[in-house]
Amino acid sequence: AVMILRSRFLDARRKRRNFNKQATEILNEYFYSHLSNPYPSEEAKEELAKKCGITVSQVSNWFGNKRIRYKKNIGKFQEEANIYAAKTAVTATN
Amino acid sequence: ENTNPSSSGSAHSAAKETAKGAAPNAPRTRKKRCPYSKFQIRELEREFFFNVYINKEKRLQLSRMLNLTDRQVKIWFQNRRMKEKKLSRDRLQYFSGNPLL
DNA sequence: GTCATTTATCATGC
DNA sequence: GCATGATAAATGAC
Repeated sequence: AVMILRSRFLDARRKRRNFNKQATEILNEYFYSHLSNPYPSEEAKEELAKKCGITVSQVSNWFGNKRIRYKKNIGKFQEEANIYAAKTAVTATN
Repeated sequence: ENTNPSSSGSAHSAAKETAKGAAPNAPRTRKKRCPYSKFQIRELEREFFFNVYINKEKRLQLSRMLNLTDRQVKIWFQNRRMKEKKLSRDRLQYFSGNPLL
């Protein structure tokens, strides 16, 4: 029985499931508000993980993927960047 | 299943490029990531099972057998140890969250 | 040596 | 058909 669950766990490692919209919002909010240095500290990762309901490793994966895919095609993320830039600008001025 | 880019002849000479001698300008081109074959992975995993840390002699022997550089084998073991550590963390988190087992 | 990371690749969701 | 999350090679800081 243990072996079955063990193998199931190992096989399920790469089973991908999209994050919910709220988690993505939180991650994007942090990313675009720290666009000059989108490298959250270990403490920040833990806090993000807690707020998003995911693991720290998943937070690291998300930022790794986001950084390279943003750098590779900034134009594609321009609209998204403007949205979150405006969103954080409001909170900053208030 | 896999045709290794560094297959023919000695793999050690091909990937070294801008190491020494000529080549005044060094573009420092990052080596393209090439996934290893099933056979290479099997042999690496077999050795990893015996020794998580591999010594120089076995590393040279294994690199020749698998047509990889010593550096590639060394780095593979480093990454493999990191993977093992992550798997342990995930297992711990997984089973701690499930009182059933 | 570890370890965060970059990059390409893989596997899945939709 | 790409978007997206996870993993596999490769680099570099320390």
